[in-house]
Amino acid sequence: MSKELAKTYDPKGIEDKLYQKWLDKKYFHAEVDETKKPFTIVIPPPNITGQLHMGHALDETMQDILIRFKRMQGYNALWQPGTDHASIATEVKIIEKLKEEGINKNDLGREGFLKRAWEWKAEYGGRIVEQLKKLGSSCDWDRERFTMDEGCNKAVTEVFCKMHEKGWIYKGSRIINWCPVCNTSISDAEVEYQEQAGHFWHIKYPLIGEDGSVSTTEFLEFATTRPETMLGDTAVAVNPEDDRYKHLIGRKVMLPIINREIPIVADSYVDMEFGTGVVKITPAHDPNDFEVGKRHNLPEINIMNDDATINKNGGKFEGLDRYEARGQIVKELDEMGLLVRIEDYTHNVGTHDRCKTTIEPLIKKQWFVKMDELIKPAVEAVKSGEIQLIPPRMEKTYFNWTDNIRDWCISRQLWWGHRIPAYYCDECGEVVVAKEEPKVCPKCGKTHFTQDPDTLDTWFSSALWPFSTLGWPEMTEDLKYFYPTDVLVTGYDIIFFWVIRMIFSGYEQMGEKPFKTVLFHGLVRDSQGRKMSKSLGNGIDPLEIIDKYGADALRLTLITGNAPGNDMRFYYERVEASRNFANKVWNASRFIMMNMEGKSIPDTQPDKLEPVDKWILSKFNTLVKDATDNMEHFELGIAVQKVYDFIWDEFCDWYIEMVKPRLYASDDADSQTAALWTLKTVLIGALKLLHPYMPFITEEIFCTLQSEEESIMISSWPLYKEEWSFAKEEKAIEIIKEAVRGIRNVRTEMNVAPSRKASVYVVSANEEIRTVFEEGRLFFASLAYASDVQIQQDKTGIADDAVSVVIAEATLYIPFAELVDISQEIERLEKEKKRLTGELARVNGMLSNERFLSKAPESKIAEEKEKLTKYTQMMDQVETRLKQLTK
RNA sequence: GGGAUCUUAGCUCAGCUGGGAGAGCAUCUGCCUUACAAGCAGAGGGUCAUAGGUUCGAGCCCUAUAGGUCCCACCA
Repeated sequence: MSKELAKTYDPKGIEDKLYQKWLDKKYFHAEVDETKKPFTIVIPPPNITGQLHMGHALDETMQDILIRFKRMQGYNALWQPGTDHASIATEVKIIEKLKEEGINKNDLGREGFLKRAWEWKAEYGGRIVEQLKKLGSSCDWDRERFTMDEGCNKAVTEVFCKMHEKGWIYKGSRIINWCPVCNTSISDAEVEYQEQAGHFWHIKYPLIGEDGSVSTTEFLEFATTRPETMLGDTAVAVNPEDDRYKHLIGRKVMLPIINREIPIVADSYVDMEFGTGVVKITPAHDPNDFEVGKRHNLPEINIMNDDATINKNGGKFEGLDRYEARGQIVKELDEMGLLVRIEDYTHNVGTHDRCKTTIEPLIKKQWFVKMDELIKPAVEAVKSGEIQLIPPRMEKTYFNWTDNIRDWCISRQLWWGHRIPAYYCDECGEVVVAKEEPKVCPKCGKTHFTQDPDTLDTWFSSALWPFSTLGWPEMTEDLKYFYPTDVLVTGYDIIFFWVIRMIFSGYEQMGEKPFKTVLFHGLVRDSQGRKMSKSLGNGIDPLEIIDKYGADALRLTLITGNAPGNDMRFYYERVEASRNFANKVWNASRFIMMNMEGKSIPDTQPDKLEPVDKWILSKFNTLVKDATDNMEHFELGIAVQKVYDFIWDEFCDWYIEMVKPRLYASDDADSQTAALWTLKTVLIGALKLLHPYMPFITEEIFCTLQSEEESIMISSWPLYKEEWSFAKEEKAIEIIKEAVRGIRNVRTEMNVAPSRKASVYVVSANEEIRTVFEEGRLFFASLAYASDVQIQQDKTGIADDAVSVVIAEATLYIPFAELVDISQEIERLEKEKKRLTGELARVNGMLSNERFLSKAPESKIAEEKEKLTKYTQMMDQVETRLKQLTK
């Protein structure tokens, strides 16, 4: 049965071998099965341009843990995988690559470009998937999807047409965020504000007198951070309540350089407290000014081309870059004596989150999704708890966004993406939104159409991901069975981009939430707490970690000591600790297998279990309950910590040590059988609990222990067993552990090597305890390094449930209590007395509190009463002992 | 400007609905004890940011203050 196993666990080779086995056996595959309950997770689709990074590793690990856990619990677990076309990110990368080849995007033309893009996808789209597999991800790869595959395309078109018909998708001329480098509009969510040092230019425009002449003495002064936009000014605004300017409302100023007369309008948007209380209005280049312009019917003069150079409306500045124009305009104003002063000023500037270019607000015709109605069920769902966010504080972030939501600009001037299904009649310009190109124009009857050149925001398709991957718009069996999905695991950084949009899309298209729970995780940072980034070069490649320490170690590292939604730092030391744990598990298993060699282990529980066997079974039983409970509540870090502690501390450091004498030195066959059965049973149980976290090593050991053909990943999750609850034995073994600790301390005090054998006398007045020690003589001897163990009744007896242990070194026989210096013992007792005094006060306080007595559960009150008696007894003992010693 | 969050051992962090302060790493001591030195047995180390409050009882709840991180908005 057992093979020659290496002394240290080496994951190399093993992981790939096991993953291939799981694939071959189709363990990851899920089919509709009405006899089982479904449990579904859809993967946050990684970008096809992407390389696996720590963020993915954390995200995938959490999902895999949940899926494996539920699969073992008997659910029909589906983890739906796929990748995202990531329109702008991918397009940028392809353009970069083309540039290296000296090719311009426009030279290729749309068709040619898209051909290259699909080639790119074919080349790199699979890379990230292969990397996910390295982690052990148990995705159903047979169902792998892509946001631009046929089904997803259909879903996108369907939604667009449906929502357009409903009036919730519209084309409008509005001010949008324009990226002059990427040459596309972007949504509000893609704008990233960065603090930048800049200037405040104080400028004045001359007033125009009643007679139409330009005043040389009267001016309106204001400040601006963007003087070049003056080319597009169509008004100057003041607050209607502002006494300083009230009388000027309705009059005009002369826009210098351009020499355009523009009105002074009154608008409450102007803050009287700020600056001079005067604002220049450029409706075409500022979102607020745009609103003001609408209210006052001001003309919108666009002064910029798409690449942020000045257009013909800028007169002589035409062709200049926006910043060049700024310099020249300031210079000219200065020469005209209209520049009052320049002030240093730091302000937040909107930049494109991808390329960090400063956004240019422009008026453009774009497609929008109307949000006011759409968002309502999404708000309601989280408010009512229909969808649960973990941690709950994410709700605040969520509502902060939904409360201030604006219409979603969904058109992008890109080629890589879902093309907008809108067609324009070449003849009359009529717009037809349809799933397919119309044959005849409904307005003029002509037959030639041109499709809208724009594509959709990449998040438009991701928003449909939970149902488009299951077959929507067809009402497939998969969809009926697996939807709504159970958990969405993702980083808090895409709550606006993705989570909210999936929620409202789910309600709108499916009439049902897309998932029940959203489990957020944080960012994985470097050891100094910095974000891992390419520019800093501080990224840690998960694949390297896997190569060096194994996927199991990486997974364990990412899960332990981390609470939902919190960022974590990545330390190599922690991976090493995880690797060491894997080794511990490996060696414990090796020990068990070595001892099982050639012995037959019964399948069912032997009749005769020693107290220590019952103790570990009982401990394991509690662990099953606690860990399962934690996992049900998504407290993965806490759950795995408990499993870790159990295996290392209780199972390895205590149970295995306690069991050794029975295996090595006892001739009691029944006892040996019981020990081996317990070792195997608890080991397998613990491996199962550990499997979701460390799938490879647990499988390897499980298969070595059982048979190659079986798999831990489809075995059943351990259940709490009433018959494995042994309160008495638990207590008894705790006493032995206490005694052993005492002996070890004494030896340390005496500076005697623990490996030196000695005689040990256990003295107790308690019959039950003496029995425990008597039965456990062998393992007690082992732990205490005793050559001889004698159990005796205590004649004086300091306590009924206490034990005094007497050990002997060489010829020296010393009673346990007196090994320690008497003054130290007194000090200890006094400390104990103080503690008990406090405890008694606490318990008495509780038991005399009427509110506690009336509100607390019966069990709690009983427990406290029990404590009261116990503490009172202990107090008596301590006082008696103190009296004895101080005599 | 609005909001969230954090401040717990030397470091990094857990601590679930309030009921005797925890882990990993680091440090110190003693052990190559026949599963494991990637190990074993021990030890030291915390006024749980500060100040109040609620409570019989606060790391946990409330208020204020200080410092850090993040998100949203963006007053030209």
